[in-house]
Amino acid sequence: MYVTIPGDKSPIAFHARLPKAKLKATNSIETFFKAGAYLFYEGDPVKCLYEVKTGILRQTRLLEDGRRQVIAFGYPGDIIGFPVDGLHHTDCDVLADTRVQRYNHAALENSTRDPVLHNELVQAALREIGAMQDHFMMLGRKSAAEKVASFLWVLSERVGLDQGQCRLVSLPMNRADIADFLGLTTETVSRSLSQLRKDKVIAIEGIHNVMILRPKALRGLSEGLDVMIA
Amino acid sequence: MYVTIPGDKSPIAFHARLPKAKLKATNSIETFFKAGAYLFYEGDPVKCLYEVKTGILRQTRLLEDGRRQVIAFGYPGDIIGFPVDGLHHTDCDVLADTRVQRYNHAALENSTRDPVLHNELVQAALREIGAMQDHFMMLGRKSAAEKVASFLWVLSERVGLDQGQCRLVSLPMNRADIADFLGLTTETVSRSLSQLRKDKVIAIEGIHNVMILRPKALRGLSEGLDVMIA
DNA sequence: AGACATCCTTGGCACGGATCAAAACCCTTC
DNA sequence: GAAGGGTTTTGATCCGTGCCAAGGATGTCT
Repeated sequence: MYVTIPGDKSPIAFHARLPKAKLKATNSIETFFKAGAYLFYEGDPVKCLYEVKTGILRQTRLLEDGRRQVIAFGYPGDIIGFPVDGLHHTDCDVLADTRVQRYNHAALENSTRDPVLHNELVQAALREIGAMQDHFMMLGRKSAAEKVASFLWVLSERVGLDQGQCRLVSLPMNRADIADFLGLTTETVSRSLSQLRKDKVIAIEGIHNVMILRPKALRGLSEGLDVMIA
Repeated sequence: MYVTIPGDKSPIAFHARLPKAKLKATNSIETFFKAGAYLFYEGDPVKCLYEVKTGILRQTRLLEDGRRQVIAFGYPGDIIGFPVDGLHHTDCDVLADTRVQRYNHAALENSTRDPVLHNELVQAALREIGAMQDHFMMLGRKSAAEKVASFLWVLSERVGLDQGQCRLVSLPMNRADIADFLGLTTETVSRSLSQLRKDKVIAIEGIHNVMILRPKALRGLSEGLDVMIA
């Protein structure tokens, strides 16, 4: 899951997702991972791709000096583990107990075995590229407040639960994860959330749950329209 | 071309490139574009992919309020124009007169016509994903000085000309392009370059040419090792 | 060659977000 | 239920980068 730009031209584009039409189970196995487990590390040879069924994954890259970037969160529907020259290019571990469908990487590299699955995986990779391009804009050009608002907005659209006019969003990752995803510090993430709470745009219900009180205002803030908090 | 992280684990990975082995010319046409011309706009249906042969392209995305992100520069060897749901997802115009090889998009979407070309394009898309993941780290976690140093370093490795111990790099794009690529302002780019000049790491020879005087120092600065300027 | 527009550089200042520090809160374990 | 460690929040301060403005350099057109 990346943070993308709302708008007509570029509708909320999620992390590379497969269509709901079920794929043949050929070459695929369902597997469970407990929170904290690692699916793969940077540099590992890619043996399979993973479609998240339930739960949440986290993909990260590290700099030698300790700086970290959370590349993406893997939500249900996301495809994780595209190879770069046959190798994994990020670490990937489990934030919340996860069930994944595994697809043999050969389905991506080799189009003859299962052309339908191959095509779906290629399309997923292309959508991934598009979503990442949007995320560039977010990392490079948005303020801290816009980043946090965008993050909540995308999550609420994707996995929020309807509560009448409001939407409930679960944040299973900790503040440091959000910060490393958005290119901020934990303090700034915390302050941005507090500000949204003071402006009555959200209510924070325990650390890991946020109620979106005014979705339109949140969406406006995600695009820099500070007017929306009025 | 993206700015990637140097290091053993992740060697300089360029924008999605095709291997040097020549592809069949099936479905492909070579075309010329003059500086300033547009190859496509965001939202256009994708008719073909472009492999840059000579020259330089620029891919951009715009926010409604005018903020701009340069997604990537297209240098020789790069593949540009991957479709997202069949549509272009960025604008693309020409910075310096460019010759491109066009590949029918069907070669990417349909694996049966020309399996070899199809496979090369898929691999290029996967390398693109990897390079973009590195670029995330750069946008989200590096300082202005590190960004500019990283940018020069990648360019010098990719298209720099050997001059004994030094390397000459051409910067055909203007400062605003560099700024929008790195998530900075033109002033900050200019100041960072001036600082590198004062530290005798580079020499600026006209606006569009930079001589890398101390490549190792530049590489160190790109990773945040300020010690290297000594 | 001269005039003009555009781009680049530099300076001064302001502000957003990082950093450092401490208090409040949460969760686990005994 | 109390103790402890980790996480989150809040506060104070600092610094890097953005913003505004002016001057200089570069390129283009007549």
